[in-house]
Amino acid sequence: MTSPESTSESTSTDFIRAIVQDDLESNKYDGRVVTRFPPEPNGYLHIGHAKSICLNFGVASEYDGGVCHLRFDDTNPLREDIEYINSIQEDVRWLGFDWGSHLYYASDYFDALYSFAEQLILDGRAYVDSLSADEIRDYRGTLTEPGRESPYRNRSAEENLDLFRRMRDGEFEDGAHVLRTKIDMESPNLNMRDPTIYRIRRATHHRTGDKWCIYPMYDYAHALSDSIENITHSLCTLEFEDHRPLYDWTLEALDVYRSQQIEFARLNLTNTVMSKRRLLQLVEGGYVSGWDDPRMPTISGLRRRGYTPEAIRTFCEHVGISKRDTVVNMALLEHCIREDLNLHAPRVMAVLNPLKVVIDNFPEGEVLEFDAVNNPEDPSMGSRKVPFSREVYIERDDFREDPPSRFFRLAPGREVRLRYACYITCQEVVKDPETGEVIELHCTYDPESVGGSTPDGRRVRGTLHWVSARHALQAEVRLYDYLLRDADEGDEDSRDFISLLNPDSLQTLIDCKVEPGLADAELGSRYQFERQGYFCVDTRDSGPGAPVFNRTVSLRDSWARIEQSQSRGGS
RNA sequence: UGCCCGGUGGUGUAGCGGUAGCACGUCAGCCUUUGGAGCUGUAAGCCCUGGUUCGAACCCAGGCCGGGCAGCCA
Repeated sequence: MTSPESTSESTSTDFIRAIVQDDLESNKYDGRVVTRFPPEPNGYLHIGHAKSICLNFGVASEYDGGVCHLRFDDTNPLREDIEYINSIQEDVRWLGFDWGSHLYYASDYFDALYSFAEQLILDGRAYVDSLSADEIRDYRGTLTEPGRESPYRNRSAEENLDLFRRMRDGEFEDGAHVLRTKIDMESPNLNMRDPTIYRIRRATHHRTGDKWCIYPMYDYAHALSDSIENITHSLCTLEFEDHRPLYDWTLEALDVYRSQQIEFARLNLTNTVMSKRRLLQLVEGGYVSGWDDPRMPTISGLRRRGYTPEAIRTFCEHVGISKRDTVVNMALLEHCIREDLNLHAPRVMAVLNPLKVVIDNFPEGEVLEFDAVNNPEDPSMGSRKVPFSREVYIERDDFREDPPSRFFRLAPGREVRLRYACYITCQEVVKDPETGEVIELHCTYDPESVGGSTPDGRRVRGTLHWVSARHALQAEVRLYDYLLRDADEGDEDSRDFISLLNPDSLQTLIDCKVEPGLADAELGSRYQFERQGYFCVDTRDSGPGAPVFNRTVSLRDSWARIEQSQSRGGS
């Protein structure tokens, strides 16, 4: 009864977990489960990485003694930087995962990798090729034609060893030679046509400095790094499927511990872009404010947007693991954060587009304080006092001079409730004489309704949020929408995906009125603005007593849907 | 025109030869001092064609469709 299977029938068993379980039962790895998350430190992590992180750390955590390594795949010094090493660690930790002491770098294995390469040479399974990059490509053949063997393919082990050592010692220029495995130039799998495993690259490595001028390639370094770390299950994305034979070949050729590579589909999301190239394009083109712009699907962007680690983890669970390549609806991500914040975010009233309401029969100068529940989902969160006075702000959208059918909010002559406060009735609409714009409403309140209900028990259809004008705190609020207007990028494989960007992905409101209590809201803290959505205090741009709010996600808006279907349907 | 991988409601995911389930989304109703949340219900699916079998989403064959692969990137 303590087995995980019997306690939780919802434990999802995707095909990878099934393999791990089988391997455990057959004792393939002596009962060990060791996974790894192996990012190249050349960019910021995004929600797609989160899927891999949740998988790798998740699988490991499901077994006693299971561990997941964090390994930086830093074999290409040209593209990598310490900045990314730091941000990646921060993001993985923030997501709630812990690699303990298992932090590794492929560059830690450069010496070992080099020795293995010499061994391959001695065994006649690797050779130094002196063809140019263009020539190698030419000799490789095509998808449908076999490749040809390099004229250098049959150099003696002695000559290869000598050349390789001189490569290491810096005797040759970049590109003069490479080390290739000797496999099969006619293989239908291009990865097996004598892949390059070492290239000369004079670049200062962020960790090894100038110690090396030759660097191992991914396929070679990755397989051996997994082996060195005794990884049992090396989980990676589908595009590496064709590389698995090389992965296996490498470990077999060197007769070392065999890790097992298993591939799964990477995550795609609607209405956004995920590739590093495109994200970089957005940052460099100034289409967003940076890698942590709240519109970005990066972990740092989502964090700044107000997403919680829990919501992201839940999302990854919902998405599941399989081998089909798919596009997950953004609505699922939004559902996950709403679900989390609904339970945990304190409620607060904030008017985004203020319209002043004067309550004519309310005594000038008098202030009432009403109790407002902090979270109806969680009574333990208590309540707070909210000041009320003769002039309040309500949302412009909450008033219609000509209310359409099923519009339950304020309109001339209509009575609604101000949440937690009282019933008011609209008596007069003041307009700008020139523009005709409604600039102020005059209402009366029913003193009997103070507290939000009346002794006669009469009901009102609408309940509006509000903020007392003289107590209101001025705030800036940023409303975010999808990066891409359409669900996907369609056939726009060119750089011209910029034309598909949603021009309204950011809307900044500078004249918002929020409850005074928000003056000392903590950076990053999350709230529900009642009837509107979830917002968090921007960690970058907020000042003391001057919070800037980011909208994480709106509340589901059934009125908006009604209105939409009304306009679609004609009336 | 080579090799590899995949195809279950709109979306994602279970099902491993025995009545196709779950989640998101949709729509409707109930409830409501958030048009939120919650509750109830609805519609919607096994790529196709054969075969094996008492019985096929599952096994076999052939097709169709989608994706990946020709870095000295990862």
